[in-house]
Amino acid sequence: MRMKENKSLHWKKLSSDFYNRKNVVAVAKELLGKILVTKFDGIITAGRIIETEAYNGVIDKASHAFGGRRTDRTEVMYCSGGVAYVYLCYGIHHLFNVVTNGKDIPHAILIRAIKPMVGIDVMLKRTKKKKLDLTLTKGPGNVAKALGINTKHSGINLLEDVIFIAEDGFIIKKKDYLATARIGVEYSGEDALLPYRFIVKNNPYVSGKLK
DNA sequence: CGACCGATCGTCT
DNA sequence: GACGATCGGTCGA
Repeated sequence: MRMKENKSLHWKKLSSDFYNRKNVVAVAKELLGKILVTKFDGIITAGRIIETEAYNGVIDKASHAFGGRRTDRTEVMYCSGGVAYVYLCYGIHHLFNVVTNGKDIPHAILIRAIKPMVGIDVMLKRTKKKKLDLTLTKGPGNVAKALGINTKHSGINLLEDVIFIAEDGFIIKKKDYLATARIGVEYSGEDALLPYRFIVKNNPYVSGKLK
């Protein structure tokens, strides 16, 4: 009798070395194609990362840590890489970021879209949606909602088993993604133009207009 | 299809 | 007291 395949057996959690690298832009590119996973009370939901944005710390006007700003909210950005930074946007949406680089260097990467892989039924329940469509995990607010992530998870260690990122051998090649300006950061002057958003080409989960 | 707008509240000034 | 690293609905062309 054939065992049902468990694809998650092939997943390998990313290590602290991945997160602690100095170039947040490079890490943002490499997160494309990786798998973002949450496991709450044994319930797994996961999806492949399709869109990211790099926030380059104290010199980036679009970053919450611009100018070395330290507040209760942004404190976790100053942790050593490999923790979650989650904050509330517009009073409604919880946005999930990956903190990178070393301690006291507040780099972060916003996960803006994933392609659902595991636990779609649970994601539908969390988002109160009736059927799977592109809006389930398109856009950063939707990603966090579908995966059950909220501001209480800010500061959680991504090397543990509650929220983590894994690789499964799937590779996004250089020709398969594009860099663009970031979304919703017009207030940050010339830094709004930096090509720090990375999207997988021709992937319908990339945020923006629906087709 | 695009432009606009309301929701909703923690955070910072 | 003002304002978001957003979303989804509505309205008009």
